[in-house]
Amino acid sequence: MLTKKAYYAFQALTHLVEKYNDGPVLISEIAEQKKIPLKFLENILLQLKNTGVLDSKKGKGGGYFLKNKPSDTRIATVFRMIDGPIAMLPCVSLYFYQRCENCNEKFCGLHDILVEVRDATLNILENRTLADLALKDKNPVLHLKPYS
Amino acid sequence: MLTKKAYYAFQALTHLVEKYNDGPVLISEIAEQKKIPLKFLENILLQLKNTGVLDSKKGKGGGYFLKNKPSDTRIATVFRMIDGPIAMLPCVSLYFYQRCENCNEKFCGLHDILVEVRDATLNILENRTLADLALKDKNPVLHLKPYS
DNA sequence: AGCAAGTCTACTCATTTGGTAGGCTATTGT
DNA sequence: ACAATAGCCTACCAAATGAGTAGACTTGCT
Repeated sequence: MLTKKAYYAFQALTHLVEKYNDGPVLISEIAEQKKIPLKFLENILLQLKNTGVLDSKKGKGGGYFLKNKPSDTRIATVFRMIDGPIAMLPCVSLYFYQRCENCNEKFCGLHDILVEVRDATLNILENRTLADLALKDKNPVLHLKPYS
Repeated sequence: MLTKKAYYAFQALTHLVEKYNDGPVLISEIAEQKKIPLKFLENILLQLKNTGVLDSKKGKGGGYFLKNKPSDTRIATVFRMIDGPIAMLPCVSLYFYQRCENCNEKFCGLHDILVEVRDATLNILENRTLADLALKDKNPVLHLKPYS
């Protein structure tokens, strides 16, 4: 499960993608729009800045904005920054690998299964970007008369 | 990430798969073999019994054993029993669904992405069973002479 | 100068995780 | 019958994590 922090991060990023090219956006605006506790959001945005996803401007007219084009930041990257490993066990993680103490990977059926899960997951998360978060009409309204 | 509880559960199940047909296995044997704290393992096995994966026998000659054939219990099932939802957000969970409060699924890019992840993950976890946990030689030794 | 932003440090509180302790109950061998 | 065996059950506990909050500080703009 995603933490709330990561969930908020993605919501905030969604907002920033939608406002991309509109200049810096206030923390307070995002907090209000997305109903995220302001001070908590501060932490999150700061963390996203420190890891290179966002940039900010202080003073009047300041705020947060995406450092790069939306399509240049992978979902997987944000994920790892906020929640850490994507894999289900350290012994199958690419970025946070740690050897199992009690089991030999060579003979561990669970390891195999979780590697498959990891690869399937990464195949998605590494190939989607912030651009994919933005609002899009998935159910185009078909301007039909209601029956009867 | 899996909890330790789930990890222990899978280790214990692996042992029980390997001893399938050998009759009941003592908790203490599993605990020792897999280096799992005994009392913690008790809880775990009991939970697996109460949810229908394992069965047990008391008294001398007793112990735990698989209730069904290894190939009849899906990995996904065990997963859900111990750690709960497999999906990354409640709003994309099949078994633990809960609506998002702040976002409209119809217009949420994140939702789409996480549905994909869920499907890819389940495709694996629902199609692997306890039988896949068991020890198998993945790197067959090629009886070659060491060079020189 | 003075205001408007973000930045930083440090707390707090609730929940979950990862256990432990100890007695109770059912089964079985003698 | 009864002791030994082995799982069952209730309760507790400590550390870590998650989810925030408070408040002072810095920087940039006008």
